[in-house]
Amino acid sequence: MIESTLVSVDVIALRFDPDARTVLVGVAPRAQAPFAGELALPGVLLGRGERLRDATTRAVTGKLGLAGESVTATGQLATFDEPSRDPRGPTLSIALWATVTGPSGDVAVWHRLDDVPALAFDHDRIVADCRPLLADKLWRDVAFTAGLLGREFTTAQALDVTESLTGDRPYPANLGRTMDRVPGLERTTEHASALPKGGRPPLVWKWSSEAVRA
Amino acid sequence: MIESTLVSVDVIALRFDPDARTVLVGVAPRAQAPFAGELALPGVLLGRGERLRDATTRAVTGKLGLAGESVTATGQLATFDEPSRDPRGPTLSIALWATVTGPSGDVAVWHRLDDVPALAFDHDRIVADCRPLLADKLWRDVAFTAGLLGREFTTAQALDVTESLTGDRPYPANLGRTMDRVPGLERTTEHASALPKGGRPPLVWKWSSEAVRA
DNA sequence: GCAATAGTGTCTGTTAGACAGTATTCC
DNA sequence: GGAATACTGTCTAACAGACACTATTGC
Repeated sequence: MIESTLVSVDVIALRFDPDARTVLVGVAPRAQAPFAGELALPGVLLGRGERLRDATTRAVTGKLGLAGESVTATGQLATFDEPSRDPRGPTLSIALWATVTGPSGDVAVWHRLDDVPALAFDHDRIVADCRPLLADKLWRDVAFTAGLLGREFTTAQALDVTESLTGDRPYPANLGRTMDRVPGLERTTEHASALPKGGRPPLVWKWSSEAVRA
Repeated sequence: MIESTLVSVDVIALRFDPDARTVLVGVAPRAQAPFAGELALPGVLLGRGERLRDATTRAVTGKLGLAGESVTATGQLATFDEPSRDPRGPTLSIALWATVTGPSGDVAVWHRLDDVPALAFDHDRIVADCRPLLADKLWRDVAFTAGLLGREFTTAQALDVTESLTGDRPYPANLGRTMDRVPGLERTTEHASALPKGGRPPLVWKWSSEAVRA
C-alpha cells in the first residue's frame, strides 16, 4: 500500500474594489509554523471526501476572515507538485480561484495583482503561474466574470477589471463589442448615478437571470 | 488533524496511428476490484512525494504495458472531486494527458477518441470533459503536439491528428498557415516516401532542435 | 464654457474559413 | 491518360486594435 499524499488547497481570492478601481488578491499572515507571521495565500488541507469548492470556501472564511456568503464563485486553476514546496513534507497543492464581495475581512490584507508582496511556500510561483490563467477567464468564464463584477456593473468598471487582470486597458468600443458577445450579458439603457468629480454617467450592464444562477 | 484524502492519477494516453490515420486513447481492463474486468483509463494512486509526471509514466507502463521510454510528453488536465466517484471511498482524481509512441503494449486496448466504450468509475466523464481541453492544446502546446506527432511528420498526418482531436478536418492551406505560426515548427522542402495507393507525396514538417528538448 | 468622464463610428491589419485550380505520383 | 492524393492562390467574413469625434455631467 502506497502511503498517501497530503493535499492542500491554496486559493487566489479576488475582489474588485470599485473605489480603488482595481482587482485585489487576498493574503493573510500565517498563524502557525512554518512561515508563521509571513504572508501567504489562504490555504487549508483538504479533508477526506471534502469537495474542492467547500475547501475553497473554508480557506477564504478561515484564513481571510470573510463570511461564507461573500464567496460568489470558485473554480480550478492548476496543481503544483514540487515535493519540497512545504518544509513539513511533500504536499500537493491544488490552486483554485475564488471571487468574493462585501467587507474586506478581519485578517485579510489586499494587494493589487501586479503588486503582490513576497509570500510563504511557493505561493509567489502559484500567483505568477496562475495570473495568465485568470486573465484568460475574464469574459470567457461567465461564473468567474459575474462573480468578480457582480450582478450588474458599468462599462467603466469593466474597463478597470480588464486592465487589472490583463495589464492592458482596452478601448471602450472594443470592450463593448467583446461584452456584446458574452452569453447572458446584456447592455441596458440605464446610466449609473452621477460621479463625484463630474463626467458622463457610464452605462449599466446586467447578467440575464439564467446566466447567473450561482 | 484532518484525515487526508487519497489521490489517484488517471491518464488519457494518446497515440497517433499513422496507418489508421487517427488518434487513439489507451484503456485497459481492470485487474482488481472494484470494476474488475471492466475497461478503465490507466490510473494509479499517487505516492507520497511522487511527482505527477512520474505517476503518469507509472500508470502508462504499469496499466497499459508500455515501455517507459514510449512516453513522449505529459501534462495536466483537470481535477475531479466527486466524493462517490470511487466505491472504495472518497478519492480525488487528477486527470493528466500523456502522449506515447511505439508498440501498442501488452494489455492496452486502443479506441478512437470519438468512440471510447463505457468505462469504469467516472472515466466516461473524465474523457468527455477533457476532450475539449485536449483539442485546445493542439498547435498551442508545443510539447503536446510534438509528443503526439513525433520529431517530424507530414501535412497529411497533421490533418489526420487535427481531425481526430477537433472532429473537423481543416483545409490544408489553412492548417499550413496555422503551422507556420507554431514556434519551433519548420516547413521543409522534403517530400515523404511514396504512398501505397499512389498520389502526390506530402511535405515533411520538422521541429527545430531547441523546440523539442523533451 | 471648461474639465472630466464616457460612448460611437470607422479605419486598419490579422486571422479563420472556404474553395477552385494546379501539381505529383502510381497504375 | 485516369485515379488518387497533396499543395497553392485567392476570396470573404469575422475579429482585434486603434483613434478621432461626439455626448453628458458637475463646476
